[in-house]
Amino acid sequence: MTEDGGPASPRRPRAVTIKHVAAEAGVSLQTVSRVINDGPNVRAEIKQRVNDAIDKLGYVPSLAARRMGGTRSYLLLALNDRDRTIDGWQSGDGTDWVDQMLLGGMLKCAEHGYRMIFELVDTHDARVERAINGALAQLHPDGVILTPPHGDNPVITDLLTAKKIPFASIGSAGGPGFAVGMDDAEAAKTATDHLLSLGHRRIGFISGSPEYALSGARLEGYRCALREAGFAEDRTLVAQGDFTFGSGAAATQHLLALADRPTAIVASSDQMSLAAVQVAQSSGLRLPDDLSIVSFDDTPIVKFSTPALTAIRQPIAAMTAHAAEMLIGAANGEVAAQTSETLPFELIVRASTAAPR
Amino acid sequence: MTEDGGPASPRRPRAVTIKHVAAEAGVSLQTVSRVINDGPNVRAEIKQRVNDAIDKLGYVPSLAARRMGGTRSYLLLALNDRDRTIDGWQSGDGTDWVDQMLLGGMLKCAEHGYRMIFELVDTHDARVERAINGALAQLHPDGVILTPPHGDNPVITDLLTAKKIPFASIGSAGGPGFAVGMDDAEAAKTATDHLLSLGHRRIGFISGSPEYALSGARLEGYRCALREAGFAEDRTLVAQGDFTFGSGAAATQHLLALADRPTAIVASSDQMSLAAVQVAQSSGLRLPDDLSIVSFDDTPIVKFSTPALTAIRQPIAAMTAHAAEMLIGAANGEVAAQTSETLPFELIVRASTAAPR
DNA sequence: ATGAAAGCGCTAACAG
DNA sequence: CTGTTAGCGCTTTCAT
Repeated sequence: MTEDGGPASPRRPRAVTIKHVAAEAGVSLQTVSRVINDGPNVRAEIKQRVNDAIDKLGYVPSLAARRMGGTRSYLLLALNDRDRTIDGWQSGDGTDWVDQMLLGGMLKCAEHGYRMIFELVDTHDARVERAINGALAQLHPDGVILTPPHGDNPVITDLLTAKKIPFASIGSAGGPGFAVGMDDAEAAKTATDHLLSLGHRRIGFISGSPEYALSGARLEGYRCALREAGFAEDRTLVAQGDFTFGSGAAATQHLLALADRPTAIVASSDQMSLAAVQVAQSSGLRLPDDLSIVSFDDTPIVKFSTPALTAIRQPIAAMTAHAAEMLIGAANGEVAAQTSETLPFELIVRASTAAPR
Repeated sequence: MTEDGGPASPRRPRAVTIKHVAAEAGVSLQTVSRVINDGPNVRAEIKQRVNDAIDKLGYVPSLAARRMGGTRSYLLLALNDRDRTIDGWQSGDGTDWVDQMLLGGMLKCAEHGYRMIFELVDTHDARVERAINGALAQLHPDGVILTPPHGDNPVITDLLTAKKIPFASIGSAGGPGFAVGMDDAEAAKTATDHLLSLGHRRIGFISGSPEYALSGARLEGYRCALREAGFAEDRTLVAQGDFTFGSGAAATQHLLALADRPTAIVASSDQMSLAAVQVAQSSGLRLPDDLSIVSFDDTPIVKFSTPALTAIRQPIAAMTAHAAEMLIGAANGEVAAQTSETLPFELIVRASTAAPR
């Protein structure tokens, strides 16, 4: 028999490998591998014996070795916008995008023995391609999850397509790859309808960064609601923002300075809504009596704002879980029944909306 | 020349490997490996040639292959408390612990070509050992980062010690492994001193879960401040909590029901402080005039609370970055100069503290 | 239905 | 200083 200890003992205790399991169960390596991978052609009895050995030894296959031997890595790579994410973390803006992604993505991956790994890349950087290629070469993920605005960036989607790496875009309307999103237009329409039903007639809209496809969809939904309610379009009621607090403040100032100022505002992000609250209050307006606000995203902070904000809740965890599931399915050779999925949003009514005075 | 395409072409384009680089630079595999690993005994000229080839081909070594061949995985595993983390995510409680960890840990890892991977384990589960062993077998991390309360759990620290895997505990006082924390006692003392200097004489304290070593340290700091100010200890002013909102509400009710109720409270977490605010306000107290509150953690929500909370800010990102650096250093064979590091906290004064009426 | 052999991309130990 | 050899733990052929 081969002894374990060589002349110089290894630094760390030798880990349990497939060999040990095979020896314990009295079968070949290959049979153990088949059992692990739920492969065909294994008698139930043998399968049982192998599983017992696995349990007894506490064996867990090494991801690195599986990746080396086989064609899959059991890794999913999630790509987030670098600047926005880091800024959010450093400023403590209370955004929980990343947390919700982890909640949905990590847990779903874990169910399937997968891992989700997280990378920050800068969409604007000329070296996006290099950055992504590097991560791909380093990890060889079986699939990639793209978060806004990466899913709308053709440099990225083309790269992934060329490399034949399955990818899913979250919060994206369609485009190449799987798309998992919510109906942003319908959500904006719902938000606007909520205000209309309260009796508002002058409703302002603060749009998001045009770099995000969903910004256009939300604007469209807002317009649609007004149109259906029989109002002529008033372009002065639409102010351009870019999701940030600062842009929201500027946009709100613009809207409130209008001769016939709006009695309500739909803002495309929580940060912009919070800015709207602050600007309105420091202009002496009382919320929601003088101004109603509907927000987008429903991150934790909006519950603690005064007044707490009515908001459209984006199902980020569910979207990410869905994306992970599709990608893992693709890695298993399953062909997705559809190339896009739209998950339901929710309008959470809180204290920032009321009938106009 | 060896042709690339076999009879059945591979599903994905062949990746650039060390072989290609070696061929391009006209050297052996080993020389390339030496350059990558910054090894000794490579002439500058050759090094240059290899680096040029690497750049030209966009070569990035595969982590899986490096782990297989060598003794390191370039992976750090961060272990967080499962229930607490998931509850926080699902309830949207606005805690950004995980985000701050990622900020500090991921970015530091990236600087060194490392990856930080994230795992949730349940400290209370009898199968903690199995869960951790599984993750270790799957990933073979070069080091493990323990967050509270895992760093205080001997089952976990013993396991890691036995396996000779370097680990660092964050927010932990000492114990085995590296410890990276802040001076919780001093922080609580600072918080209490702040209230004393405003003129408060009856100061309540809401402690954290006793499962966390830092809970005791904070309580001790509070006591120390009062002692040094010449006040006799009044045990009725200390209420037990467990960091959660609910426990904070109960503790506050208890404190406010006292015959000689405190004019100020130090609470050991943001959630408990928020609960204190709510309970106090619904009891008709005005903040900060009737009751001052100092919080612990300074997560994003406390800025949006009304009033915004004065709080001790915990340098989670810095602590995690430090932990990552120590572990990566250990993987490189460096012997740490010290086994623990204490990072500075900060008292952020906001609107929840004022002189008593 | 099972086993044996080859090789993934890299590093470690040893030669030169 | 540089190259050669062996092998990490698994999956993939291919044979039986």
